[in-house]
Amino acid sequence: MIKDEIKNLIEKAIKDFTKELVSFSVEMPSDKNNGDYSTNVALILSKKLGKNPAEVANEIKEKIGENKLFSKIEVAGPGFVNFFVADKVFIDILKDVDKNYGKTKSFDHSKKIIIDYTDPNPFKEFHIGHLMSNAIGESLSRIFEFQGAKIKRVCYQGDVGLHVASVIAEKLWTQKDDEIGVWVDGLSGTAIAYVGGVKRSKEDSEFTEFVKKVNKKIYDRTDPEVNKLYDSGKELSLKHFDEIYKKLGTKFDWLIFESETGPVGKRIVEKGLKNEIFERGDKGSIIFKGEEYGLHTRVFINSEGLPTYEAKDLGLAEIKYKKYKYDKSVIITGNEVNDYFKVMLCAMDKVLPDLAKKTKHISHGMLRLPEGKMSSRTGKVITGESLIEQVQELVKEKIKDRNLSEQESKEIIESVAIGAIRYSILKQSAGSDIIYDFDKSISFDGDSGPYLQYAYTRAQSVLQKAKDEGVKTSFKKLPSEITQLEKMISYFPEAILRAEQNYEPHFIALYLTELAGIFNNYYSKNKIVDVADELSPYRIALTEAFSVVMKNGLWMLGIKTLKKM
RNA sequence: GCCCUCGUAGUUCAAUGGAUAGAAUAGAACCCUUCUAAGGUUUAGAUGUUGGUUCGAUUCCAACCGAGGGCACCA
Repeated sequence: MIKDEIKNLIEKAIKDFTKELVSFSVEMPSDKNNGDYSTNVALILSKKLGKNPAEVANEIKEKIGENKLFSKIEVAGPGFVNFFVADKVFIDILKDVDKNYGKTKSFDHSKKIIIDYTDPNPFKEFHIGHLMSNAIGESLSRIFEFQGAKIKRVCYQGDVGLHVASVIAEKLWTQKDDEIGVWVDGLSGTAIAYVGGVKRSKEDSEFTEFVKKVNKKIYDRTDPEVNKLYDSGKELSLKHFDEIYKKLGTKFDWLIFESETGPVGKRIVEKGLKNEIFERGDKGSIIFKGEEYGLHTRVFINSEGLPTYEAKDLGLAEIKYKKYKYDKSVIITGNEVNDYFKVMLCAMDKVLPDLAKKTKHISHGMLRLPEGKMSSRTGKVITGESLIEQVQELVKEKIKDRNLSEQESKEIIESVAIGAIRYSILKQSAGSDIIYDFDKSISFDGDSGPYLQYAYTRAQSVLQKAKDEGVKTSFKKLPSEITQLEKMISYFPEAILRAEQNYEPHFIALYLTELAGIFNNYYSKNKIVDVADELSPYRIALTEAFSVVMKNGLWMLGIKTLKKM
């Protein structure tokens, strides 16, 4: 990367000024009049030396001297050193663009990473919040994968616990004789029972007691009717989830269930109790006193002797490590569990210290509707599938007059719809909430997934034309001056690195949107394929490089590219 | 009450302590006899309030105002 080279040059240059380590930045100024790269090193250094910043900047400029990397170096503003990179440098990068372009060589990423995301619960709906988790998790997986890490994808699902118990209890409570033990409405039956069960627990304490009993039966599997409802309901859910994953293009290596993590977690907590990491709470529960670490107390084993979510998460860490000796474990969840996670990780640090150090919790905001919070407990949800379907309908409407084969249409509808949804999630930083506005998320103008896909498709169309007309790529004849497009292509590795280091796919989305805009501008100003123009081979090469970058970038966002749209 | 997040154009989002705070949408005006107009060009508009640290603050600190989330047997 050019940035690293500049950083090295500066570090060498300032050795004569100070022996101390100076932390300075090299950045890309938004205003290109301030160079391609700029450093604030003189501003930082001048304070230590007690000198005028501009003077220091000039001395650094002299020290760096002539270098074929730059066309010029300038001192500007309060003491910035601005680097104008020579055109040749960008063209050399362009020449080297291949399918691995963007991979950071220095990065130690032959790492083993296990990443846990999506995590829908059987018996409940797959709602748009899961879509959000999936978009972020899948993208992070691919970013790491692209850098060379060995990734295992895990989907952790709550197949036991009170939420499941209330579904089964509600069904048992309300079912008619002719439907004993069967889910008459399929998957929606379980989701309806969930809503009903939650409502009933609030109103009827007798029912709440019944839910607890059912919960215990689910764990110990002593009741055949409960078992039957449970097994068939879980199977329905999993089959349904599988169809969604297929649409989304996610393939999990392992599905892990709370029914597996529960017993393991319970054992870990009981051992921790002996070692006085955990203690007894009210009514025989086992708790972790977070207050000693500035956190709050949480129950790990409840008074029924059953493991809670907390204990299960400890078990999950151990099970994952048994399956895969990971260097890093990434867990994606909603941010409403942030405080909970701090306590759980604190407890993990005491009972499973090695694993706790390898665990990274990434949380995303909520997907909220303009009119209020979405909750599966009240039934006010938009399911993942219904959203996908609605967006697909809009794409269908848009392409209905085009001359496309059935296969082409199907591919376009699916890819564009998923791309639009994924992009609307990944275009902003993961931590904050997304106000989900239907009309805007399905608009395909401007800052959107289809905008990126369209730019790629245009490039493909150009490349096809070049092929048809027999114009080949070449760097023999170069333009007198390069454009923003060449420069933007050279920034791709930096965008990936930033996304990866911050666990933030939106840096890639941001980059690609800017890149697509620059390409669209280039496209409108230049005729790329022109047999009569001696610059045409270069323009085609540039278009090809753009294509590769856009394709790889979109892949990292989990968005498919199309030849036609 | 305590803890955590967050307040940026009308709206939805950007901005690794840096230079004139960027986009997109909605508005106004243009551009299809050049490779897909799902496109391009031009134009107007914003850092909640009050202090502090700094050569420099949207960014760090404090207080206040406002929004969301969490705080013992749900996940």
